[in-house]
Amino acid sequence: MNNFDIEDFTPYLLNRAAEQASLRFQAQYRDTYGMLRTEWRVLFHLGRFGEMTARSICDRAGTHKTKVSRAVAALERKRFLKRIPDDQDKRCETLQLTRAGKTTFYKLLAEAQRHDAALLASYSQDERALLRRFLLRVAEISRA
Amino acid sequence: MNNFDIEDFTPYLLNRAAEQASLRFQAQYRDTYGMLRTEWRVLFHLGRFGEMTARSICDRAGTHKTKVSRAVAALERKRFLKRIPDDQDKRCETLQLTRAGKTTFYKLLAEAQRHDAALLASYSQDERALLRRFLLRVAEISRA
DNA sequence: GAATATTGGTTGCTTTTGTAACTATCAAGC
DNA sequence: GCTTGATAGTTACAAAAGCAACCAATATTC
Repeated sequence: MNNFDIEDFTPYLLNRAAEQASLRFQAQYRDTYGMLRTEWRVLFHLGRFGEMTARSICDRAGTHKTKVSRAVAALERKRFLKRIPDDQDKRCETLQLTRAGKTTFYKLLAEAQRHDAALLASYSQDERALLRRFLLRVAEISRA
Repeated sequence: MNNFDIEDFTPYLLNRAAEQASLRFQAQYRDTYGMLRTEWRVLFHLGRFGEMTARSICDRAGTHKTKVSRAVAALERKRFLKRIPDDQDKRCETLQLTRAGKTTFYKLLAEAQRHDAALLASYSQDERALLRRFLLRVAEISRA
């Protein structure tokens, strides 16, 4: 028997931290817009990177295509995005935020920044950089 | 428009990191024992802290009681734990790992340590301490 | 250029989670 | 000691996620 504790198990800590951090922000998109997490992510991607295809969102966000598909459908019902058919490749459709979608995106973006700032408030620039590098690496968001 | 990117949003990074970190370890308990994450957590708590009540696991693990209830039922079916009725308070039952439960716990514990070591391999003691403090704090596992 | 494989995306079904209501027991107030 | 309120735990139902099969369009291969 050694003294390895559940709180020494990084995946456990990551899970609990992720849960808490998301939970608190969730109220922003859920209570006001009835949005699910994947919907918020899709909205963010479209708001941040402009129009793109569902496939690209899957790749960028590391999300399964069924989740994205349903999120897109939900956002469409909410009139937050519209689908533009692609003449070159009729399988694809380019997704584009509507005015309402953009408005919502900007509002949530501001909240997100506030939330993020609060989470990192007590850490120095160096520490933040370390945390970010660690999370990116574990998440295998290589970007390098 | 500012340059706040999705990868600057800590809850997002936390989620993806947590997903990846858990995913890779999941094979250990899922493929071999058909266990779910909550089952593994309950097993860990009982293995680490000895017999305890479902309620205590809920508190310690920050898990909802229905999830724990189902995990306990599943572990019982697998003959990894047994329930000891409490004579003082007939509502409670003390949960206790069986021999098979303990064996499995020790095997998974070793895997968990290996997995954790791999995750943190390239970080110094100071860096690890920072990461841990950060995650504990965000997860609101105060312990202080 | 017909047959096959691949890709973008959706749908249906199953498993898992979340929520609320419920049972049974215990504790407090009166 | 009876009513009211809390507490441990389960169960039933609804929401969400995961997985596999599917459709339609495009690439590839021969």
